[in-house]
Amino acid sequence: MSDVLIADDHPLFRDALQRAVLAAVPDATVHTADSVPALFALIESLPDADLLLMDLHMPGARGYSALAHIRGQYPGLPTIVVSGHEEGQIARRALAHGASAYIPKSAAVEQIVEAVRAVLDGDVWLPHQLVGGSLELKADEADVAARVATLTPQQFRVLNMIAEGLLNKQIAFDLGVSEATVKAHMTAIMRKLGVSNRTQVALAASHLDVEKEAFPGVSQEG
Amino acid sequence: MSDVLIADDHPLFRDALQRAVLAAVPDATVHTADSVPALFALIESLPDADLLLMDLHMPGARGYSALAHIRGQYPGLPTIVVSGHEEGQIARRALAHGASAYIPKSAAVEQIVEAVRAVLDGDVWLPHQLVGGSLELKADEADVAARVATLTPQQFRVLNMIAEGLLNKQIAFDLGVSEATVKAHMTAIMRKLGVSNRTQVALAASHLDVEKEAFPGVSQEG
DNA sequence: GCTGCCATTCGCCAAAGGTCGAACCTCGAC
DNA sequence: GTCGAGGTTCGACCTTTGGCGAATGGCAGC
Repeated sequence: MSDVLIADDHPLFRDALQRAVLAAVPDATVHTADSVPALFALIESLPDADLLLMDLHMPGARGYSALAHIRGQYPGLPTIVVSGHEEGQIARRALAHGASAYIPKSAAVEQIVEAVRAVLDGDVWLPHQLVGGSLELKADEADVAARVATLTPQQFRVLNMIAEGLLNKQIAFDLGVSEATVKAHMTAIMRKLGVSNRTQVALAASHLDVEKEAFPGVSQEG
Repeated sequence: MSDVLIADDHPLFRDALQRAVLAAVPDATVHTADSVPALFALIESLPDADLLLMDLHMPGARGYSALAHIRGQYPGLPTIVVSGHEEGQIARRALAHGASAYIPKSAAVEQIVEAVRAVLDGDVWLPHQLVGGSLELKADEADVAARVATLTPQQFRVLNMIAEGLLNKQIAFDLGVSEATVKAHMTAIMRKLGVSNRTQVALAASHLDVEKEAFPGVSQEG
């Protein structure tokens, strides 16, 4: 029996992925999450899961940071990245960040089945139309990814909230801890990333984004 | 007689561009700058210049922010963007940000001559191999660019230093003003960009980068 | 059980960031 | 010339941030 984790914030697509996984592995047990925090809770409750399919764009983390972190914390968990982007560049970056396969959301069920079986057999899989090209990351990006992988789960949550431009006070409220605690995590994050202030943390995190989002979520009447 | 401005931080390439411009317009007066601050000083001293050729990657501003700002401050100055990138995506983004032409650094002198003459005639020019594709920017990016265009010169300098992760104290020293002044500029920048803290300013600025640089310049021994 | 390690938590204090009000200057409009 | 708008500058004051030391609790190894 196989435990398969699916993380996507789009319910319809989550169901479609689930059906595709069951078509590939009829006796699989599928667990789903709709956000990065939920995904991490899921992984912790099922540390011996056999496969993870995750979207690159979910509440709680944009881009490759969640992937980098998972690869660092759970190197034994094969991961298939699912994304709405068709570009081969993004697919190859996902593989360079440690994913075992990349599936564009336009893929047919047969392709997903093929990918799931390949990864469960220990192979790496790419859709035919995206094969080819270099697998190398810029030294910069690989460096950031390696450092993000060393963050603890709580530090990682804080990192993503910093990357949304939130204040320590807001982060503390969301996490249900005191502001002092968030500051302690900040200090640890800055040490691990090798930078010296919050702005540089945010910039480093932004380098792992797939695409740049214009404005951080600000709920004010400017 | 035509005044032509050339901004590039690579001396050899700056000279090559100068020769190409003179080949295209023999009676042109060429003025050069090797950084964004020098370029702005140049523009201010020659407000009626006829043409600007600028690199996208220079000390003082990475990416499209300098272009966006110049287009906002001096809409009458035709601008040719020069860059080491070959991707059509970057060329089209440059045009979408208001450039009149895009020249990859691999271009032949004849192509540069052709581009310069076309732009001086009021045309838009792209190398043949890059023609085609969409000219639209993501709404996000266009929004940030429009806001950056409203910044005053000094505010723009401060913005770029924030995007490098510098402290107010360091910015104040570099600009030769007091820390209080930098803070006042910060307040104005945040208002114009519609955000509420320094981290969000840095993130907004990073969306105008051509490529993401991993770590801000930190001079510390971690 | 005991020990050491580390993630998480927190209070306190110093440093950096951000707002407000105001002065000075330039430049274009009247 | 006079006026007003806006860019640049600054000091005073409050808020946010970041470092340090320390307590707690889980967990692996002895």
